[in-house]
Amino acid sequence: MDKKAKEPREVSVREVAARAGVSLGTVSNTLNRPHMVSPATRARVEQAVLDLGFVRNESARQLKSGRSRMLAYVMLDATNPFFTDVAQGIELAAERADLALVICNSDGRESREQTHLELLRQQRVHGILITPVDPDGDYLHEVSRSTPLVIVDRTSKAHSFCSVAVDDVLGGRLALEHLIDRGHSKVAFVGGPASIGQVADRLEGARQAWSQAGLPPADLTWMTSPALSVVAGTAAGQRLAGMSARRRPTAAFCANDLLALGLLQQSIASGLRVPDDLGIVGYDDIEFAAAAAVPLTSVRQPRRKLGDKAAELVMLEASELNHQHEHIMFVPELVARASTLGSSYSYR
Amino acid sequence: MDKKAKEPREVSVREVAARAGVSLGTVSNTLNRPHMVSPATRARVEQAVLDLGFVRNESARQLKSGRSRMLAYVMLDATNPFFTDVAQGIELAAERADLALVICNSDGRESREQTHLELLRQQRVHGILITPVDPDGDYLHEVSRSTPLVIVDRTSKAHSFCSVAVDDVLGGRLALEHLIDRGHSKVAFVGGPASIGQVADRLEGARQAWSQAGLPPADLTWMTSPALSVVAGTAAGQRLAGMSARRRPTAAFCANDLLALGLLQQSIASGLRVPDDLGIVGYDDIEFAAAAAVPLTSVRQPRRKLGDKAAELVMLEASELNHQHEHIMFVPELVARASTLGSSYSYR
DNA sequence: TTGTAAGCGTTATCAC
DNA sequence: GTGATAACGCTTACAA
Repeated sequence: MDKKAKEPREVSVREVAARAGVSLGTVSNTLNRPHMVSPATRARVEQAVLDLGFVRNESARQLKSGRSRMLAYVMLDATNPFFTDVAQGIELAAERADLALVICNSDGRESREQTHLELLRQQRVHGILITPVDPDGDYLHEVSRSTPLVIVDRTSKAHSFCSVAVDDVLGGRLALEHLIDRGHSKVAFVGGPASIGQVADRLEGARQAWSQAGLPPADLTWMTSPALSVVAGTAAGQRLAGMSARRRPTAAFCANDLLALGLLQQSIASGLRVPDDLGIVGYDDIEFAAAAAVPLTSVRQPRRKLGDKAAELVMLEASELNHQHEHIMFVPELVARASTLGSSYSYR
Repeated sequence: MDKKAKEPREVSVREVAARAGVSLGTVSNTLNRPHMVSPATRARVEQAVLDLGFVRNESARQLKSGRSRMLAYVMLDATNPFFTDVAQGIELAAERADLALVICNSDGRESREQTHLELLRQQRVHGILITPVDPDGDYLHEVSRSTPLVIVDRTSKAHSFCSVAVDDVLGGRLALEHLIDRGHSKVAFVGGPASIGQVADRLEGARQAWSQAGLPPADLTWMTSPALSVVAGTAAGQRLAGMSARRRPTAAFCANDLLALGLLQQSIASGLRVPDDLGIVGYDDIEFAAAAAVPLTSVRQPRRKLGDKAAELVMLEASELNHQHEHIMFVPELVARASTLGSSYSYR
């Protein structure tokens, strides 16, 4: 019944040639330059291909040609909608260029990231896009020596590759300026770990806005979280709800929307009113932000554009002989919703 | 400054051998069986590798070994949290087996799916996991002849591969039984397109529960949607809100949570109270379901387990000589929240 | 312990 | 228009 299982050996061009009664070269020509083969021969070869279930061996092709037609995106967190949106932007660009995109997930772990990078360069992929755990790790440079590589959603101090990012410091400023506008004078920044560049930059921006408004540094507290996830946000919410009303900040700026959604959920569950008892600003403006219990004010980034531009750059680098690295910086935008404005503005 | 760009040619074992003053075989041994090489020679080779920036050519290795150590998951929709959770389950299993996982996104389009599958089989990947657009397409069988392939989140009528799924008919029943319990006698099923198996099965289950309760078939209406996305849900919400109160169903069962979240958001925006004017049940119980404007009642599926089991099966198939295809069916579970229970139950 | 040589499947370069 | 032959870079017997 089951014809598959372990075939003794895979079908090769050699066998196709034998079956069709032609030589190797003719089979190859039929496959790659069909116009150079007489219709009759071509038909015989094509029939043989079908009969034998021949599948081209990409390894062998690559071995000859040197490079694969594969683009790779190494994601920081596949479950974060922000990154899947970026990936979508990349996909569209890759499709236009007739390259296949494969996605790898580092899941925030440097070891997994390295494993993936190593495999990808060994595969001689056309190019690598990556949102790295650490954009200044030596490893990235090493990889970029052999494979075009573009950093996505980060910039690197060491400029040995292109990068595409959104100005996170500005984003942090926008968030805090908004909160200050709304009259908050005691705010918590929620996010961590500090090693994540996005977190550090957004905090930096927040602090800039804070000091520019002449507010006392001590009133902008930093509540660290172990990760940028919903559960981490929930935990932060518990800590916040546990504070006495006088000690508790009147607003929280979360380093991303997952945190903010968790925080929001937990705050409401703990009986806090949002935004009356606690204003909340998120970051990324993922699709779910607007559908939250209280629609979330958030800092929006041009996600698709980020991916699209990154893909464009990596393909450029792959094709140019003397490539100049570029560093693109997009500008974020604040989207104000009920979680800071109040219920009258609930739905845009 | 920029030492990279187009190197004349990539470094090969041959050059490493020359540099280290040894032969090809010794380099290969150093790389693959270091214990068979004297420490001194090994050191020289390793130094040469570093000096020259040698990167193994995976294509050549695969050409010899026949198969790559790569597992692939072809996703139906990379932006749907359900599938990214499944992917996470797969990743854990792949990591345990020391296989790299790459993810491809078909984005619901059969053409993209085929392109990816074709490339993957040409790459001779270790195995393919796929949530297909159409589990009964001829193409899948074709691929499964040459590469171990497991269907994820679907079963196929044609049993030429393993599959891992959750009983969607049962899930549909659970949802409707719950709504019937809550006293609803006029319900809309929201979902589409009908070609998606998940949609058809969940509707089927809903209808079973409906007729078993002795309710008139006409009171379970089917509101089709062009996709299983938040925006499609929003559109459905508009249609629903546009109905007169007497014509409008008192509850909606959505084919997935994205639809349900969109529907929920739009319903509230249109002034409907949930669940008083409209009860809502979603499907998948994604992380965001509980954090929604009104926490969402949903049918939960064992997502991680789904991925984990699928990966296990595909690796089994790859290693067994005479493989018996298995069809695993997991059981879903209803999680009742405020969107059907009312505000007193708001947070679990 | 190290070196030599054959071969994996494909493509390109030639003669025919 | 077609057929032999030599690479591509690596692994693995087997010989030294």
